[in-house]
Amino acid sequence: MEGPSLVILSEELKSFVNKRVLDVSGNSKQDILRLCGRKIKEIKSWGKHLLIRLDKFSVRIHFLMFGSYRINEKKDSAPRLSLACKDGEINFYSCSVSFIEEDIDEIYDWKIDIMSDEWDEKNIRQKIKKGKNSMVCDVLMNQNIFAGVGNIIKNEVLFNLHLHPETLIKDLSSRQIKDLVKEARDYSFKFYEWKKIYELKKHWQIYRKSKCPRCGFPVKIKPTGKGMRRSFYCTGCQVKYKK
DNA sequence: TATAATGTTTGAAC
DNA sequence: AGTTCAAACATTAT
Repeated sequence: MEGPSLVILSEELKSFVNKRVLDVSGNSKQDILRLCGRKIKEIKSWGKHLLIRLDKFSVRIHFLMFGSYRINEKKDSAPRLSLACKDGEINFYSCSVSFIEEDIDEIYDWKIDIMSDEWDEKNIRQKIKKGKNSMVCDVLMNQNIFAGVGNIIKNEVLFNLHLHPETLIKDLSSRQIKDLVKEARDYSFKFYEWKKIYELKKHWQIYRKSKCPRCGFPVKIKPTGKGMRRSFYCTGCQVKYKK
């Protein structure tokens, strides 16, 4: 689940804010019973984290690759964490649950969350320029730079910029780095809009495609970078730049 | 049915 | 001591 999906989830959970947790269950190994009786003060996301701030501490949910949730519904499988409030319940499945004792505003840097109002392009450009020998595919997936960007966004952004995923940062011009930061942000908001109307897959141009929509060349699939996450790229129009 | 995939943490090995 | 990397975790559509 990528950043924009977490923003959608936080919005779907708005009605739980200012509600008290009346019942807790789930197969999480954490001490989830401490949630019982606590009041939900705020629900927001940072990157791929869902953050539920309560009156005494916060809960962090990470969906990793397979996590899912249901609001006022249940799946057949056992929830990792289930929270019941007065007028509804939230069920989280196969996700990572952890507690945060500190004030989340102290430990999360909102300026690097791709969906945040505090997103700071200049700051991101500076961070990117520190890793001259990194590949652009790794930089986009780096949660300490582009918190919330996942493999779909990575592939689509690189396609839109005509960039080969293995291009090194030192081979990009300042202009290209500026465009990279801008496009990652812009595409994430398109992702958000499309996902809300269930049209996400419809707009994929390169991710899981076999033929380039721009030039008709075959799409190459290759695990790239240190992360070795799958890159889908056009063998014709996504070039490895040399400054 | 086997495979692959919107991801990260952990801890062993070097 | 710092880096690297495989393993673990876990689900479901194709």
